[in-house]
Amino acid sequence: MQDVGKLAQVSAMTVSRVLKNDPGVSEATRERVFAAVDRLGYRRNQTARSLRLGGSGMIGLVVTNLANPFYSRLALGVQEVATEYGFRMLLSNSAEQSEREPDLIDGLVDHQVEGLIVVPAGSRQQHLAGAMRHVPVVLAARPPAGLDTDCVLVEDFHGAREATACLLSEGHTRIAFLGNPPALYTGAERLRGFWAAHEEAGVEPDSTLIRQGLVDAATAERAALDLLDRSKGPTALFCTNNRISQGAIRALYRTGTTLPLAGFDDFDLSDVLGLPLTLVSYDADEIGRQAARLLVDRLDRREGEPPAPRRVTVPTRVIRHGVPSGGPRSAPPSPA
Amino acid sequence: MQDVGKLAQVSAMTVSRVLKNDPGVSEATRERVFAAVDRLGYRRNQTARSLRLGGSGMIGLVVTNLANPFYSRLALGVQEVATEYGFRMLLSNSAEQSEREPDLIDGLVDHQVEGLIVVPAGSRQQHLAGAMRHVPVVLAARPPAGLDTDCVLVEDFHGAREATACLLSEGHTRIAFLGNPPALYTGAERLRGFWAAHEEAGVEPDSTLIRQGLVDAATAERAALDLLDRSKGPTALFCTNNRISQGAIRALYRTGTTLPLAGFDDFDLSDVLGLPLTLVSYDADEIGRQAARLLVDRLDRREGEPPAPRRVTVPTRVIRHGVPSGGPRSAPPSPA
DNA sequence: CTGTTAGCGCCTTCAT
DNA sequence: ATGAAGGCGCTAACAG
Repeated sequence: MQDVGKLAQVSAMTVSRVLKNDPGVSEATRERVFAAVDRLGYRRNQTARSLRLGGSGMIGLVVTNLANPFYSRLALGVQEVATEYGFRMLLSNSAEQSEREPDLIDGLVDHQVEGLIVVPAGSRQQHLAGAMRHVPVVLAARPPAGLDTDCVLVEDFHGAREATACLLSEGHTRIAFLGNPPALYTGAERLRGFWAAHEEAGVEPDSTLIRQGLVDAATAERAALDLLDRSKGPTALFCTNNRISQGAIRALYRTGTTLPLAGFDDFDLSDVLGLPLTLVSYDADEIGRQAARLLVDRLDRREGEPPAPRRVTVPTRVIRHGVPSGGPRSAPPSPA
Repeated sequence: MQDVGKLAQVSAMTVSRVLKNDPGVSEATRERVFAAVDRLGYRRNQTARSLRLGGSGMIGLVVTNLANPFYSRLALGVQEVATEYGFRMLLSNSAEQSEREPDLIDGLVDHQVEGLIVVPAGSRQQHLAGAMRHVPVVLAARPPAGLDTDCVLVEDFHGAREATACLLSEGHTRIAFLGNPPALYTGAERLRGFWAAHEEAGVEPDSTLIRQGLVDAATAERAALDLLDRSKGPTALFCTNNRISQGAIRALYRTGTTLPLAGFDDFDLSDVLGLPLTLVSYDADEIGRQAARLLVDRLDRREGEPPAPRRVTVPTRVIRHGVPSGGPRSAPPSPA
């Protein structure tokens, strides 16, 4: 800034003022300064500003798996709103390893993020309480456990119940449940919805058809293959997330079986699989946007009484795909 | 730090030393300091450190579309290596709007990132030259245009040629080309590979079957529908990326047609579509990892002669999926 | 082994 | 309309 000032024949202070759009600078000076800035390719040091102004202009986001479109959409939603309010996003991926999460969060706090949005990887959230001593924290996709803070959730229970009810209303009574670990909120909640739909339909779920603790498409595929192999197998499947659905679909494909499948999360090409699918869809971007809004709102009110913990819910809707309406596909054409 | 020092009955300087693992501190003092740190929940201010030490410990990543699994994988690869070398990742999404890119990059430079990895959104790269005055820049997925810097590419030409050759070797002579804008490097390069395969096979490509400028699945779907509707249509399709392949697949599905399809990028569930697919697959994480390595290497050599621009290529391999080997699928079971 | 001094780049405050 | 002084939190360099 000194250098720029020298070139423009003013003090560093005046350069600072120009760059801040401070009104009290003469037009002539202003122009000389901008010219000097351009010529030197000068850029203001945001680190020094942060130190002086006491705010880094960054918020931190911790997701469990960025490779899952769900979380990358969520990240985009966060960024959209963050940008709108002049924040940048520092992103960390916990790779679903809850033991890494505390370090990631500490690191973000060290970098002076002004707030955090976290998709907690595990059920222990004590480290989050530590972070909250420094900055506001908003949880996404999973609720706080023993923590007083905001969160954004999807209608896990409601969505699971509704999708399950679709299968039940078609007469299915042997629906397999393929779920993620019940220690995860979504896992427990979606099972609860599955169960509630059964109760409402007066159908007793067959507990031998319930598989929990599936962590990815591969484990889901194995579980589904096992179920399909049984003498008294399911007539339909319910999957608690996109990866599990994909694993189950792979199992169906490998065994040449067509079974109605209901599941949480829509995914690419779900409409062209030619399978009877009932998917609980929702706007993952919106989870991120809402979380960012809650966070920004808390930041706005840093002085003054912090608002009571809020819980925002993003709605779900059920999408149904059928088998192809037309006749069977034509065979691959002979190239001749 | 003063506060911690007071509680531990030492000066701020000693606290600094303890937190830095400076060897010259007595064990007793060390313990008192840690105790005080814990009690106060103290965290070192990384912003102030950055200012003092002259390095933010952050690198910036700019991608064009985080919602595309290709880029989220790339981001994970970058983060993996960045973390390994003690850097955090500041992420920006240009949403494929090249006019926004300069601002994003300036912002990252302002935040004192020590280096940048960029997937350039457009063909104009002048703003990158500006950024290079401040920090090293590595390009990913697209090469530099009039810029002296490192980049990481996939074997665009080779992959496209190989996949196209597969179709040609099966006797196809009327292969449609569904491509992204030719102004994009990948678009041009993959068309070149498509064309080269034809020349090598002694087949003249039908230029009426070539569609370029497709930007997403929807435009690709329309283009494919149009081609399929022609009296003398293609007997196979070549698509230059995952979104275009998905659009084309949707068109095939809607029209009840089964055509062999070759394309760049593998995608989820490609193996269970029951379509004859020939996909050029590669490790998107690896692009990110390599880019990060090139960047870190440049950072290591900040003093001294900067290395000549390097170009790293990530290999591709062709994956083939067939139609189901078994008989036709069983019909959906009656729930009764 | 520990403390003091000074300054990283910027901006708030006060002076001119 | 512009400049000078001081300090944000930290640490390298230099005492002691």
